[in-house]
Amino acid sequence: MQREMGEEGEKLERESESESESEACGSGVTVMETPDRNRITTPVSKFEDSPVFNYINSLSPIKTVKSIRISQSFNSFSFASLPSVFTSPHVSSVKESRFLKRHSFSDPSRPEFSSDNGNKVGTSEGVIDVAHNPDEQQENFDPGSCIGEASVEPTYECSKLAIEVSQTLNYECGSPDCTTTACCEIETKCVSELAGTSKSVVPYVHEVSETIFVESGMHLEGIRNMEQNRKGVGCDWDSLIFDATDLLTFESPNNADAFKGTFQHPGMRICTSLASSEFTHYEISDLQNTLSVHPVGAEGHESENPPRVEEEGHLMEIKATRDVFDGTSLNKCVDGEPSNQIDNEPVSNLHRGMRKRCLVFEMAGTCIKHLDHSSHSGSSMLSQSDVNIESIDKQLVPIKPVNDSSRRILPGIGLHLNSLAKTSKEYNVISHETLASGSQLIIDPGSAASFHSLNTGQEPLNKSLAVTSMERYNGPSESQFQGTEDASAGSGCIPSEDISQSSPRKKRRRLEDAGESEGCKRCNCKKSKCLKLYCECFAAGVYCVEPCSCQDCFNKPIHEDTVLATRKQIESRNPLAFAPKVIRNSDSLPEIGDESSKTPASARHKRGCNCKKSGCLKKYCECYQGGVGCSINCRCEGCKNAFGRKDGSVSIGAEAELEEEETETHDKCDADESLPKILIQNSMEQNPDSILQATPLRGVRASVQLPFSSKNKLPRSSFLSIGSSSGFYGSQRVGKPNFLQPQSKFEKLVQTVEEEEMPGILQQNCSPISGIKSLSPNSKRVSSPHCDFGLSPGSRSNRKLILQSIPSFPSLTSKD
DNA sequence: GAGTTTGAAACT
DNA sequence: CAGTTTCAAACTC
Repeated sequence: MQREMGEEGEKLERESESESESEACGSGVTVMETPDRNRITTPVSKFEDSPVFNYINSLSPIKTVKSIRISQSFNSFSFASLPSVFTSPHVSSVKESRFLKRHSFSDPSRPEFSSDNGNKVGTSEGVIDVAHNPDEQQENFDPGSCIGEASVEPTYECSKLAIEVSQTLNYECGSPDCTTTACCEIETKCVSELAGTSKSVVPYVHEVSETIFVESGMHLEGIRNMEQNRKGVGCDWDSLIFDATDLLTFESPNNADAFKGTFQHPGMRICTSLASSEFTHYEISDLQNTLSVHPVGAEGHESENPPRVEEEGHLMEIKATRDVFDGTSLNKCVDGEPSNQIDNEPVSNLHRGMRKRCLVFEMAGTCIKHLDHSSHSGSSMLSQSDVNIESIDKQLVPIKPVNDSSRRILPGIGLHLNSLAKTSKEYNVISHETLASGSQLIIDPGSAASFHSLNTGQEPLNKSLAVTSMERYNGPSESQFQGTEDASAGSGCIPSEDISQSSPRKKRRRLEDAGESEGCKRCNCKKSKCLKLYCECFAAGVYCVEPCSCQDCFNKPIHEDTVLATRKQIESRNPLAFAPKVIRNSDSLPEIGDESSKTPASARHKRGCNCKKSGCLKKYCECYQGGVGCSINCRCEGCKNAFGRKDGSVSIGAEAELEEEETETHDKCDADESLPKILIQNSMEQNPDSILQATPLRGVRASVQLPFSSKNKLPRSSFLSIGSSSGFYGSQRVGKPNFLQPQSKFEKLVQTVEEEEMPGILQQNCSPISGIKSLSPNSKRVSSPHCDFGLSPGSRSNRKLILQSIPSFPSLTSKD
């Protein structure tokens, strides 16, 4: 299946390329008529039954081909098996390349539109090339400039995505209406806000924000344009849509869930998950397309050109859609708020939309903060909150611009990761809000991952980091999720540097968080200088941060070289030293099917524990701490691990008991956060070479509510399936051992053990490749992180928090 | 917050 | 590889 997906992806890529080329040569409308496009559309029928599809249909009286297309694209990627992307480097790479290609093609098309809207286009271009061609920005009206700044500034690594966004913006700007001052202002404002948000957030978030922005901008524009001029957009909306599609492409299948939820609520289209946002983006784009896109000549003369005959269908669609817009339906859809509020407040809407997006991304970290502010404030407060956010963001903005991409990563990443590591408290707040709003906290790892996949190089790392932050999201309050130490470790805490810069308010907050939240990993090393695995921060691949109480700490960006060298040394001694300790294989992706899907999901400590006195019932036990059961690899004595005993006795008879025990434990833990967390470290350690190198931020832990607890219950673990993210250090993993081999070796064994322990349901849901452990109990066990591939992707069903694969686990040696 | 326990990491 | 030491987190009071 994966292979199929990969092929499909390639195929689509090719198609998109052709389309892009077509677009470049002619009007966007023309493109739609290309056979390729039709081809793409065809598969949609399969998904007509999907909630999304239905919802889309309900939005517009007319079932448009486009909507179908949307469904198609969404379904094809989301439902099908995005996970494959994560599991398979190949796929990801393909997608990535595709994404890039898309851009490359898209860009050329712009000039067409620029003819009349030179400035606008230039603006867009400026956005894209801001760094490179300042000239391009020229007199571009503010919006463009702002956009450019917003996009570019934070983007050390998301340039591509930024480009994408820029393109989208470009399209917006391309519309005559955009020229309107009001529109520009609004956009600018929006951009600024987003920019601020982006800054504070990891690239990943940034990306999201941008997407949102685009979306919002489109939305806004659409609304305004509706009244002012229906005709007018000379942009290649088709292209835009495609871009959106691309974004969707990267989304994980998990998104499907999010979407379902989202779309099932008429008012909440945009709000929910990241994935949703993207989807929304697409959808909106589509709507826009329907609304305002008129066939335009290649020259890009837009407004006055009457629709072509063949475009009648479109025109009709536009009308219908327009009604929707007029009725504020769109707004409703976007904001999920009553129309009355929205109607007269495009800006507010925009903000709201963004706000919700933030909510969606709350996990992403910084956004949460923003949400924090904005959420409370409500629409009326938006402006204020915006200001706050902006300022905050700026303060948080860590990163120092770096020339050398590889180089900058380290510090930058560290900072990001750290900053991401918001305290669980904040997350909680946000989460509640989000939940309240009706959206589910569905972190789609896939989305994240998908996003990440788009980027190359360091970006993955950042993404992973972002994911981590998201993971952190799990606050104690969230029964479902629990922050994991590892996660926190992985993400690290807000760097002191950042803190120092932040406003008093922020600082205060952070300090509080630091003290209270488990989210941030804080070490207390006194002698190790935080350069040994004793140090949790170091072990997690993150820099120590202010909250740490370490002494003589060398695990800081300023000692990057030392850190890297040390890490390298340690790795030379034990290549898996920084690999996730717990390998979780969770969700299976039936469709994706690899053999792995056959095996039950499970997680195990890669080396096993060696407990003598704790009975594996305390956090001294790494297995217990990681929320996983002991396994054959463990040399523990008197194992009583609630998550699974060494002898596997947990399976049946003990199961009930265990369940009970676990329940208590969990409850307790939930309450006091003491509960062990599952380290979901995934896959990251895959092939170093693979683009998607997994980075195991070992820190990702899921709540302990393990699958074992109940057969009938949806395994919580599924929620937890969080792809591990990589550590801060090093974006790329080089020279990582190949875990695959070990995996195959032990796979059966592991399966057996896990199966015994896992309830049937879990087994089904879990991904096969379970943590693989070395056979010899005595020897150091090395599990193949690789196994985690199957990890979250599948998380379809009720999984709430799913972090997907994040590029490989951080290796300090990456530079090498 | 200090002291103890514990087991991983590091060392021999 | 086994034994010992070092270390810092987890735990207890």
